[in-house]
Amino acid sequence: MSSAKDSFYLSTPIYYVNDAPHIGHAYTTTAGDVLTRWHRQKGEKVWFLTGTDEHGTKVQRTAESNDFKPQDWADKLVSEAWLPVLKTINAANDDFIRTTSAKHKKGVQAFWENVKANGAVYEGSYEGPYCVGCEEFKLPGDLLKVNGQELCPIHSKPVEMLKEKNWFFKLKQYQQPLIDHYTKHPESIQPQSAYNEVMAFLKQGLEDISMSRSAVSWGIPLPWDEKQVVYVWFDALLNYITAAGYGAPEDSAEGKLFKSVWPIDVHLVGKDILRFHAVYWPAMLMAANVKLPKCVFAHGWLLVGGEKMSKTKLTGIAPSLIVDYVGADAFRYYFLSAIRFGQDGSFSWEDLTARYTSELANGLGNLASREAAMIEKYFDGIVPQPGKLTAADQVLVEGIKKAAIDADEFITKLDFSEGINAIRNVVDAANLYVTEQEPWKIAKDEANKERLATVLYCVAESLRAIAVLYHAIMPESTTKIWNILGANESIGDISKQLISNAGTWGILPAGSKVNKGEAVFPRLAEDEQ
RNA sequence: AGCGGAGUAGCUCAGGUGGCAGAGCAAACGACUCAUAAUCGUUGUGUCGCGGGUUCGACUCCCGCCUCCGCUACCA
Repeated sequence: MSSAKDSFYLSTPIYYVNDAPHIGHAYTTTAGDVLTRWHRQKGEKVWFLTGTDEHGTKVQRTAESNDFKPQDWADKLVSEAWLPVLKTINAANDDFIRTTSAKHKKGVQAFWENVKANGAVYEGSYEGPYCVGCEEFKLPGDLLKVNGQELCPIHSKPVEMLKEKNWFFKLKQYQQPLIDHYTKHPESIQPQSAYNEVMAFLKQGLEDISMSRSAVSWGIPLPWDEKQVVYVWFDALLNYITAAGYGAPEDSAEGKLFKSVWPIDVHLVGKDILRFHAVYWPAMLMAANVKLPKCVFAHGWLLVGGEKMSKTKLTGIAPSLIVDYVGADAFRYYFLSAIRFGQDGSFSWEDLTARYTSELANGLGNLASREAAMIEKYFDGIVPQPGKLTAADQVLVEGIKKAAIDADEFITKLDFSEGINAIRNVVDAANLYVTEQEPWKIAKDEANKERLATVLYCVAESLRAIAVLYHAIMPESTTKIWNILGANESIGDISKQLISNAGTWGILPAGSKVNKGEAVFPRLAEDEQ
């Protein structure tokens, strides 16, 4: 009888292992990482899941053409391509699910057995154009039409109509329940445009869909018909519950995990896979009597030169290319601040460089630098005891308080760019404050020591708040700022600092030992890119 | 074709319910010197996709058109 769900659960899609990781994948994972780190700093229990989708004909085929067994090929791709990406962008996921793992396979089989027992699966046959060369069914729309003949676009050979015995999922019967559910919970598909698309799709009517394949061998066999494997999507989507312990005994560790995290709070998806997550997935869950996800959030695409990234046009950029240039923190900062989450956005090296230089190096980095230099110069590196606050100081204090509230409001609803904007306002306000208060002038008269102390303390407190608020976005750089302030010794680990206290004035104690150290955001080399 | 989104300063983008066009960056000039040649201030620029209409007044509403993109299921 342990209590129900008590944590924040977020997933990224599981990435198709055969793809080459590009910044689009990293973008989704970064957003998930920032949001989950934020929730951890709100003091919540968090479960952040990502992973890889490893079944299907394509994987099998490329494995064979590289002289690998499918499993070995998948292992190689996971360890050489996908896990390294997480390191590259500094993602702190709690688990990494692979659809070839024993846990997942077992969960998938249990799930479908359950759905079948509930009467939502039946035997039928699927008929469609089939290419012998590809060994797979084609979509009517993909075929080339030449002289009245329909050709496979890859092999340019005629396709034949083929009938295959399949097991079908009764998708159709969930049409109305889904419409009802989304009508009652409009917040569960975001942004609004995504919600509209899904509703339009649902209202046009659903048909039952085959959930197994007989021509594919690299997959999870149906428990009741070993000759068929589960259709990849109906295998892959289940990762969200198999990873969390679906099907395990209630009193086991896994069972308890499932109870504490499900239903999931946010499925982050690219808008290209929205339908699978907002239609098929909840229908499957309904069929298995599992609660539905609270929210599916579809973000936009990254455009390069105005076009969607693609491998054929060589616009698919490896995350490491950018991280090697500006670092993981700036990567995270850039993509979440420069692009409105939920909309398409353009990436360019010029924009990246410009924002890094102006907002991070000149803005935040230099603020930390000038403050540290002055505390070292005027107070021997010890954060001084402030005196009475003036009106100008109060403006800063209030600004920070408001920024903390605003940032939390925006980031909690996945509006990262506005959230970051709120925090950046504090950086700008602090830089302005320093320039206006002119502590270097105050320092010329020993009689004004207390005012000097107050000004420098105010800036130190601003930096403390900025570091706490930016920590989810830039974990490494904010830790550096934390160390510059000597805050680790005086108030403890930065990741333990609560968002709810970020805007509270006076947390950094006088007496903290400041050490300037190296630049937090060094200037970029000019010859690159 | 139907539905949905987008077309606003050099660049990236904001602009519920109509009222003198905005921000950031870039550029120019000035101030300052604690700082990563940094920071702060000042300054300009726009036929707000095109053509009509409603209105005292439209970027904002209506009609038509052009361009780009997405969705319109068993592709991952």
